[in-house]
Amino acid sequence: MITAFQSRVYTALCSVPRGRVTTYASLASAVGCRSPRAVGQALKRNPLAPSVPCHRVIASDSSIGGFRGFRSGKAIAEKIKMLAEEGVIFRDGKLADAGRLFKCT
DNA sequence: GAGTCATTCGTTG
DNA sequence: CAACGAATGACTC
Repeated sequence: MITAFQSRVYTALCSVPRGRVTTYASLASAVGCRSPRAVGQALKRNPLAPSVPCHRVIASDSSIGGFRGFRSGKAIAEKIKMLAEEGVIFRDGKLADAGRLFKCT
């Protein structure tokens, strides 16, 4: 079930170029809500998982955040690996280059 | 500097 | 209708 809100989140997320990452706060702001939780939930329930680069979304603290409902574990390792392939390097579970952050305002 | 508490939006049961 | 969820921000210790 895809709602209008989710559509906005996916669109904003698609607006992020490869090799860049965005934060839940930025996405939330882009869709017009102040609760990154709603964004996280939309991504968690993402019906377009492979179509939506949900792995390009990280926490505002430059931390890896979560992936597929898991805030830690193998899923996170895979997320970091995927981002590394795109040029986004994570260090100790955090973004090594903050310059890769992309604000989709 | 690190840890904890309260806040907020949307979805699902 | 009520509870939960990929978080954030601010305050306190």
